Amino acid sequence: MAGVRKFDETAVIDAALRLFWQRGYGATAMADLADATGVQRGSLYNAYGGKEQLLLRALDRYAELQGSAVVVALNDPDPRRAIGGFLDAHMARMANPKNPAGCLMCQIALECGGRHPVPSDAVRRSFLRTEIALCQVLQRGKEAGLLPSGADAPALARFYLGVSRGMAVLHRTYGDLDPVRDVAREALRLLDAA
Amino acid sequence: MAGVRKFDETAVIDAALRLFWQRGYGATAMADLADATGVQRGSLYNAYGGKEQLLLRALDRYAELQGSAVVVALNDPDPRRAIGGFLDAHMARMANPKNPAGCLMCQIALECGGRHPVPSDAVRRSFLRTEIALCQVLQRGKEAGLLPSGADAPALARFYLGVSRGMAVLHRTYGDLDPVRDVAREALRLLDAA
DNA sequence: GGAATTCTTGACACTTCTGTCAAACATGAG
DNA sequence: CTCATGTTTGACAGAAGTGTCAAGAATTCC
Repeated sequence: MAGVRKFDETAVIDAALRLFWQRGYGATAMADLADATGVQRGSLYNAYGGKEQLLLRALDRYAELQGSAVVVALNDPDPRRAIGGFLDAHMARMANPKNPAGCLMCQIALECGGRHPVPSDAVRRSFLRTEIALCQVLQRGKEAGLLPSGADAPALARFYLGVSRGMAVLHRTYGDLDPVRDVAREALRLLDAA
Repeated sequence: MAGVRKFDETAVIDAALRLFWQRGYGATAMADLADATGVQRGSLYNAYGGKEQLLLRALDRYAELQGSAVVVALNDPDPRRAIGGFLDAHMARMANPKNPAGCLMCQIALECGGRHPVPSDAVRRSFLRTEIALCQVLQRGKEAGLLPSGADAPALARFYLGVSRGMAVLHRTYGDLDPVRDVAREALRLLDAA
């Protein structure tokens, strides 16, 4: 094992994450990544294979970074607090001025939808994982009597998934968190009723 | 006024609309448009000036086509039916197999956010128009006693705007209308409560 | 019919991007 | 120390994209 990698692999993935998030997949060139990290283009190809693989790594990293806050929130046994925390986690990400606006997963979902099956599938799986986690929280809440017995847990899970994605679109469009907060607050009221 | 334009301008804009919607702005080349319409690239530059102007025309056309159904729905004096119709109009668009998945406005909002101010502004204005129309409907409903007096019309308007954008993201990601329907149904329940 | 005006066509120049590769280099193992 | 292995570097080839332009074609107006 000689000829040892000189650059910080995490730094490269984080730079890729940031650039893809900011500009999207197509508009991010390997040269941009090389500029941002100081690593030569050839080294990136050697280490990762290509742009698409780099995107996949970035998506994984994103899921890892954002997912942890979401998992913590969804561990709350009270579904209202859990979902509230879920939405808050997304808002906290958007409130952080160091992050690009919106959400990387949505960015890639729309841009790559259809045309790049591999990253599209990765995003779809990520959405599905979130949907399932939300559904479990709601189902648990229902069984604990914290939600009306008529509540449709799978549909509500999709609802909150959709709401969180809508929040990201609004944030990217308006560049402002106020509308996003309104959406979250109203969405949460759905659990108060009844 | 001699040397008359040979091609059908509406057909060109519609092709642009379709291509930008399907592939996004960056991934659609002028050559693709030329191929799709049979009009030479040079003629397109001569007639429209460039790719960005073509995108603006496509956005206008999209707003015109989709907007009419939305306006009809929002004319209903009953806010619940109006909002239901608003969400249905979006679902009808997504259910049409001739249309690409998702929503052109969202596509452009995410892709061009920050990097292309002109189309970004156009999308923002479109979102704002929708927000205002929704707000008026809700306000009217409130005044007519069809909604609880405590209802926050501006926040609800943003909520339904966000929900509709989230639906588009889900549709593009899952390629399926079922989750979208769930989101709409749950979102609408917010007006039933109280 | 002639002239002026506008559109069309194909080619051109330029830029940007991807992916590859050979040669130079560095490092750990033996 | 030397070799084997993997990395870095810079250059290269090729593809694709944008925007421009001069020459040719067509059409309306007079």
